[in-house]
Amino acid sequence: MLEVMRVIREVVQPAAKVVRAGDVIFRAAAPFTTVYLINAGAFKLVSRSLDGREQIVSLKFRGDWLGFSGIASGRHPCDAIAMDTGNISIIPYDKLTEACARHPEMMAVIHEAMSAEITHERQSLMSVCTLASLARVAEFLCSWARSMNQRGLRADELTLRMTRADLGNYLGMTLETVSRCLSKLNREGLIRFGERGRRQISIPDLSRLEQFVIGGSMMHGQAAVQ
Amino acid sequence: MLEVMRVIREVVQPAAKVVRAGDVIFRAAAPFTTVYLINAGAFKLVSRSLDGREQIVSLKFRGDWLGFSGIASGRHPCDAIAMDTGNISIIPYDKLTEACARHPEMMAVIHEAMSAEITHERQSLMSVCTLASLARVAEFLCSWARSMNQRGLRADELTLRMTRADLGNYLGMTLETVSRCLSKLNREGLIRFGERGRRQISIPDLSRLEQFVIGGSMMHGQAAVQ
DNA sequence: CGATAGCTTGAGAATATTCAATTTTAGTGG
DNA sequence: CCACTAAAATTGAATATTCTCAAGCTATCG
Repeated sequence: MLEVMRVIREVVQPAAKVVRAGDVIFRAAAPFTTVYLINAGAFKLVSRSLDGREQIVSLKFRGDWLGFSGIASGRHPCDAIAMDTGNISIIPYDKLTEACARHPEMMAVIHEAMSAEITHERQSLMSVCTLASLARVAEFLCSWARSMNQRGLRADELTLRMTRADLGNYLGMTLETVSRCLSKLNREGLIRFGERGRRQISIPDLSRLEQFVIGGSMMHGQAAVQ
Repeated sequence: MLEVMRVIREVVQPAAKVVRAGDVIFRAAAPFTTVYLINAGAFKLVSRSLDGREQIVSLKFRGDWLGFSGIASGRHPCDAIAMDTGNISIIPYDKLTEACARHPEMMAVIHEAMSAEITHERQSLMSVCTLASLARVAEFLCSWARSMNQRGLRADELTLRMTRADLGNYLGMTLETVSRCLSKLNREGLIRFGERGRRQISIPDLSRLEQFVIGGSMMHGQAAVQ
């Protein structure tokens, strides 16, 4: 990942920007011209349906990209909003395509990023479709921890930068259910709340939490495929 | 879309292959070397979690691509299985990247395809997270119809090439719930079952069905984001 | 025409939502 | 720094939705 960021920096020499919680990186329906590489911070992507339903469709962190979903239609299909102070590199898409044409390793980087994004969104779907709420919340925490780990950040002490409502929206359940599930995980000793409020969650034993997801996954019985 | 297929045919001159229902295009964990462009037919992508949960994460049709999700890790993250007789173009990925480097419009095509795939998977998530089962089934039928329309195929007479179990898996509900929902939509006159069995579904009035989705979407009350 | 896989329907059980009350946390201005 | 306010989070009880289990039905394919 650091490798990717180095390549980008060398090849396109992008401008960078500091953002604060609540800042809008782009809005749904806005013309697509630019993609962003996250150097620091946490971001949410929010889609809206025609009839007003809102859905947080993805959470993004250091090393992730913002904006690829706008290529297809020439407009961004969702809002991108900072959940925390952060820093992003600003990369005009035409510059990026030029760079891709000239530098094969650059094209590889971009393709890998988009490919990973496709796979990631599918994993969200899998989680929502196959796990009961408690296991779903548990898996969310596991994947957040793994994600932090992968990026070289603290993984045993998560600071969720979102309300229970946001969390519930992302996970496909109500905020009350999120709250109950977190309380239950706490009672079971699988997580612990930090001193700085109940958005700070520590995971004493990640493998135990992962095991719990597996154990709790046999419900919600959709017949196996084929 | 036809434009895309013409560009591909001209630039990479791919081999094509006929497939039959049940044929496996690639398996999860198999090395990624090749992508496929669908000329005809219907395909499902099936992910499996470590603990054995199975999830149909996407359905693909004429004009869609198969395999991009394997770029990131060098291995396919899911199975791709034909649900019907069909025809696919076989395109070695290294040939494709070469072509992209030489032909800017080719790179544009590929980026648009991946971008569209990202957006599409997010819409699935939105549907599963924000709609009750009845509206979810209704929206699935709407989106199938729109999809067929877009591809120049009959949109008022759908032939689902999947079992209720597959459908339920894809939509995040049990096969019994799918069955009940379809029966209800039929009773309400929003759909009609064809003569050739209950996998054939006709939509007398698509806009009415779309309206129904909107009406049925106010449940499942996750608090709005921000 | 019989066997099998797929589909439908019902009844009871489990899970998640809704509504409401309370507590906690965070933010503001004196 | 502290009271005060508003927002966020927790928890309980009642309700609604969906799942599970079970039985019967309907296609389809040798």
